[in-house]
Amino acid sequence: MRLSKFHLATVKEVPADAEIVSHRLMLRAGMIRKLAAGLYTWAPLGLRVLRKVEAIVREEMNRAGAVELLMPAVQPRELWEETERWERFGGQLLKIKDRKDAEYCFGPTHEEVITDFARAELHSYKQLPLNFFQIQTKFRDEIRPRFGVMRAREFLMKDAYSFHLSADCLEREYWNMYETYSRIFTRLGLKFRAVQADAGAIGGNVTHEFHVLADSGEDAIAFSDGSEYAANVEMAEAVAPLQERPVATAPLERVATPTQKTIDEITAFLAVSSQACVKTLLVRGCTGLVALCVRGDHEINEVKAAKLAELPGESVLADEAEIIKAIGCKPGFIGPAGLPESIPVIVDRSAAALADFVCGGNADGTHYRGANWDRDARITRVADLRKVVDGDPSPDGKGHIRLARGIEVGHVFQLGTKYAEALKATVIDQSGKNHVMTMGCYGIGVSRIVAAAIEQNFDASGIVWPEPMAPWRVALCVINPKNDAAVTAAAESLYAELGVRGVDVVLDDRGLRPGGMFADMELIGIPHRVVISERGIAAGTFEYRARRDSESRQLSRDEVLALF
RNA sequence: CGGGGUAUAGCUCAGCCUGGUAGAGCGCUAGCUUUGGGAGCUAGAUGUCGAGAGUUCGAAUCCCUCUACCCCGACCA
Repeated sequence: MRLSKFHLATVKEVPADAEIVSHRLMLRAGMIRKLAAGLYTWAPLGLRVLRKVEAIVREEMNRAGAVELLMPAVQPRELWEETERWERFGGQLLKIKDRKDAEYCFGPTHEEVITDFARAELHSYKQLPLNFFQIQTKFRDEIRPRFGVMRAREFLMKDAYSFHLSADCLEREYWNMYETYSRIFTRLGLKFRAVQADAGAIGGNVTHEFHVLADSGEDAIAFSDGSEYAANVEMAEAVAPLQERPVATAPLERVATPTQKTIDEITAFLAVSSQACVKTLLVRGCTGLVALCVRGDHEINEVKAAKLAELPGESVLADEAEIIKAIGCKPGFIGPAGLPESIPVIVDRSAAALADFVCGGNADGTHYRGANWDRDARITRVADLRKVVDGDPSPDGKGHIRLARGIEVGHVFQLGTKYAEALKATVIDQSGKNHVMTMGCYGIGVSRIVAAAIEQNFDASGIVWPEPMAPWRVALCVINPKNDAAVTAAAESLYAELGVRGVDVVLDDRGLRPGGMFADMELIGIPHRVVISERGIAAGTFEYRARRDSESRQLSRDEVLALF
């Protein structure tokens, strides 16, 4: 490609509200332009990168045995009613009408369509297993689109859906996809982690998210420094402390804490550590309030709490009025000692291992010190309730938990029979009976990967692409071509030779001054730069510099060619 | 949906408080000079000041309504 025939549109300024690095750099490099909230045009430069990611994803999906197809982006309401998701999917579902007032949605995902396809196409167990995939534009009407293409409303996704006769077969394909995803992100040159994730309302046994590690990531992930264990923080198990609970030594003592409500205030006022306190929260249970206790230095994990049998599937804090009515004190003074019998007390493992602890006195302005389980406070049940913290022992017993931030770029999921059942997608099995197919689904956020890669690979000058997704691998910068025909000739010759060798090369023949040219090539992150100049030609050399290098080298033509 | 903010040249923004007829930088056009880290000089072109309705002799500026966009939060199979 000759840059003079391309539309490279770098800019110096960027709107003040473009906050994260990838968004700013994508705008500055001229990769994307915003059309409306959460809607972006992929300019030629951005599209080159997007296509490279897409190609690698496609290649690896094909290699893994998946079969590509392409489904409509627009889907009829009736299909979504069969799975009852027309209403349930919520506001993210963009609903549209055609000229006859028939209703459709712009597909946020394609379980319905693929299952409809499968029920029409697949009749015999002999056709299974099968994994269909597509790379296609999705639309989710996010409440708050932000961060450019990182969380856009319209985005490019690779989604795959597999069909099986048995859960065992699904499990095999699941791990096949897991391996495939690992290969994809490795090939893309990204630092990533596969983490155990929350299966959510769908159920299913195992689900993994693939996260690109970046400080700006929206998700928190926990991983072990001593093993392969990694999980979304929502899911990461907080194991019980190794030590048994010490025996009670202190008497229960009520102390006045007139205005001290928070753990910070209590620890300062009573000169105790937060690890020696028990924090009690009241949530709305299935039948009245439920008390959840964690250690003072820990926080409740709401996802874990929501799964408790005593809770209705979500954890909602009781409000002040409810608390006063039930216990007679304000939040801030609640404790497990002396709670009404009707309130179950569910205690986190770490909190349950405390003795002689400080907790709320269940009366305004008082706390207890020297409180002990069993003797002073009832434990209905011990459970894993808290968020893991950095340094916790790893749940697999090897190493310690470290926390990192990640950007979710992939998700593999064992769906089971939910959709196949709702849509009656069956095949005839070996015994001649109808058999509901078991499904898996596997998503990759193709457009999000582009932004995530930048979050992980940039410097003060701009983007530093991993080679496999760079818009071009090599840039040839021609300096003052008008002054010396030999410079142009050398550049053209090198450009032609690299082209013949199949190197993805771009010739910057725009005639810019050197500063502008270098700044552009660095901003758009081209991994390799070769400068062709009058003084180089005189010396018989080309100047080579990798994007990550701090200095350049003088190379002969052959040496340059040997690099690629 | 709750709270906060913004909308002015192609882009990024100032001007608004305190009403008097439109600005800067970048970009763009032309010319001259310059040519290894986003050049300099000269000359130019460019605006329904988001929309509508008010107050006023006069509105980018004040009031009201609407729309779009952004930030924080809640939400995120």
